[in-house]
Amino acid sequence: MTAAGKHQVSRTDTSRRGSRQSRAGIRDVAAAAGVSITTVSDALNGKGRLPDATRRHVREVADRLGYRPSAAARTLRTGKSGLIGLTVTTYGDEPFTFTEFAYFAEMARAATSAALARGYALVILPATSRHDVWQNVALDGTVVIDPSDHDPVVTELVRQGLPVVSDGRPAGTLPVTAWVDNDHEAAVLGLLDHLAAAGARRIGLLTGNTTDTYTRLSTTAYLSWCERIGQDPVYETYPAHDPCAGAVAADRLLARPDRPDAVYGLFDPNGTDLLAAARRYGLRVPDDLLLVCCSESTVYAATEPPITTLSLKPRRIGTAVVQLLIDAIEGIDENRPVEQVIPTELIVRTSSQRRRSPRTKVSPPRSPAQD
Amino acid sequence: MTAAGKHQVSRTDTSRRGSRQSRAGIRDVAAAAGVSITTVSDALNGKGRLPDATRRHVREVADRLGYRPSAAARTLRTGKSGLIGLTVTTYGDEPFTFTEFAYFAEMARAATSAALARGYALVILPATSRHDVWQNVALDGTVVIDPSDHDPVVTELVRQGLPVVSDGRPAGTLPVTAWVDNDHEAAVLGLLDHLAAAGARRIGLLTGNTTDTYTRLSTTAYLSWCERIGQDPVYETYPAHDPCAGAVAADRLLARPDRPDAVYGLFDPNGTDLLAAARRYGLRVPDDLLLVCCSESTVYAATEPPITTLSLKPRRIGTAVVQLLIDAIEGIDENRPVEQVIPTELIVRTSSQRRRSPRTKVSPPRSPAQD
DNA sequence: TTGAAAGCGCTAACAG
DNA sequence: CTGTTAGCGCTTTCAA
Repeated sequence: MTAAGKHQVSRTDTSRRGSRQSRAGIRDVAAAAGVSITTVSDALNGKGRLPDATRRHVREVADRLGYRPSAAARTLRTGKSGLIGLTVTTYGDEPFTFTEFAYFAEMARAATSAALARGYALVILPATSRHDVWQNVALDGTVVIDPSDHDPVVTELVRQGLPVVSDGRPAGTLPVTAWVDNDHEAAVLGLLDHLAAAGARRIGLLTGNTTDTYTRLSTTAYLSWCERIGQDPVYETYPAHDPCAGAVAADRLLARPDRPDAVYGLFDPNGTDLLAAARRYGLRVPDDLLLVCCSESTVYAATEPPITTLSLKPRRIGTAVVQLLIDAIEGIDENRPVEQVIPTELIVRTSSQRRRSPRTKVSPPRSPAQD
Repeated sequence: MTAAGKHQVSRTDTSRRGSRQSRAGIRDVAAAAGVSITTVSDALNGKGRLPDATRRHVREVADRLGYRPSAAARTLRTGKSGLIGLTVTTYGDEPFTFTEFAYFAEMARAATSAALARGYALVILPATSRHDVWQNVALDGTVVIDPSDHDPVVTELVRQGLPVVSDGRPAGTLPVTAWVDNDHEAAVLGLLDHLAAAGARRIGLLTGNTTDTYTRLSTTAYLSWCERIGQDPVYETYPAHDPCAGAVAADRLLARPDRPDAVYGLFDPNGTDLLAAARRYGLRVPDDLLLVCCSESTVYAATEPPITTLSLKPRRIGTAVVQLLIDAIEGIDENRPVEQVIPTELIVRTSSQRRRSPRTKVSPPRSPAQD
């Protein structure tokens, strides 16, 4: 039973005009302003060609009566709700496993702002399409984060004729309207080159055993880079949705006989995981071990040492996804490219710069400007 | 102009039955099943007393036709949308300044789950009530995070007769339906006692210059604790929405002539801010400086040393807020307490435990179970 | 037990 | 330039 389904209509008084307490409707405004309801509607929506005086008068009366147009009625009439769904496909069992908090928070924040700026609001929805709630909310379109291959949510939405834009290149033949993603291969290759240039001889990888596109592409890129350079791959795999598993895998990686002298961690917490593991083995960063991880978290600017991160630019992605979706909803610019690649950014910090200023001494306090 | 406002009705064909492409409506199902639309409605909603055979048959036909009830029509008819607003009041100019990412993410996640479990979905809305979008979405009620004194959003919503539940005790006479909060005073007092018990002689505070309830209550509690203990307050203040300012203020605090030997930081990033500042001044944590900060972030389990944190239990808060709101919407249990206090949790780690095992040696790898 | 009919509040044709 | 009218698709009395 959905929320809306279990309610009774409560208004019992039938003589509309007679009721004094229920919220003012468009006809009340019309009556009070001495015009027709059409005029009220037009005046309030800036439609039609009314004299400014009428428009002002109607608006004034509406204001005085505290009139609020019914969103439901407008939606029913126009077929547009101004609502956009936002779903993040989950790995584990939990309804909402946001493994990458910072990424999601940033992305969602940007998406929300972008939607709001164009007059839309975001509705957070579960990743399971069978949930009642999907049937009970009028959406104009949906944003899907990291859809899995043959994602049932996406399939169902598309079948209903709703535009769907995904954050993350859809695997397989998922029929999304558009998608936005980074060039993960290029990002990984660039980052490995950066590590090699900093003196890394054997670069290790901390990666996930999940099948999502991000993990797959990044891992593949690593393997092909190793092949090209002629280095044996050194990597450990773990389920990305398990926070503890990351620390353990980091430890395993540094415990190997063929211990790498540089590591890239695919997931947000890997930086601290690896740093902790390095400490346990007495490895100094960056002197004995170079470190990079993919993260949006600002904490890596303040760790000891600060850790180089790869940013996927979630804000730009969130914005782009929403723009694409709303364009599709409004039928704007049909022949705009339906795929958009957002560049990543490697934020180089101490952890990936071998042997520069010793940095073991106390450095002077930062001034705000330096950030 | 709102999103829904600027759209035309696109369906031009008037003969409903004649149209073959537009989505199946309830009358199509009725016709195909050879029953009336009333029967279809009842069968699908589990209302009325129909023979099971009819019910099954109707459901089958509806399925075959891919029938999806119109949420807009249902909302218009029943007056309930199954939608709950979620707003976070912002400090600065940005439409969405989530200073406490982890807190918000956790709270929102819990709220979303709780809402979903009861058949509702969450709509993220801006903190400015004058935004068009507020007028364009049919809400059953709203959750407001950290409403400011005389918050215009809350005032307007309540005027419309919508239930409003706030995360954070409302300041002044804000007429919310219910609120949920921690006992911030008790939390701070307990934490200061903990620091004192660990040997702190002069405890400093890193706090915000904003007027929100959380900051105000926490600061007041600190000051009264100092008074009770007979310690001179040592604190630095900064605008909590500026990420850089925190680092600077942390630095200022440790640069003071009356440098504290323990510090409590009110905001999430303060832990790393203070740790970095301590490092710059060559202060060892916890030997020279005890540290606690209020945070939901898991990174403090992995810093060197791990930092003691105060958790506000955002998940429990998010859940409670939604339960209270939905209870109010559905008119359940009218005489339930409209205020609910969620206990905080002090997660004690190395940074607030003076002089135990030296911990300068390499410790063995953690096993997953230890977490 | 089922069906016909009356709207929910609004917008957009189409008259006047 | 303004008003009348016909629904949007559904739920719910109320009568058959």
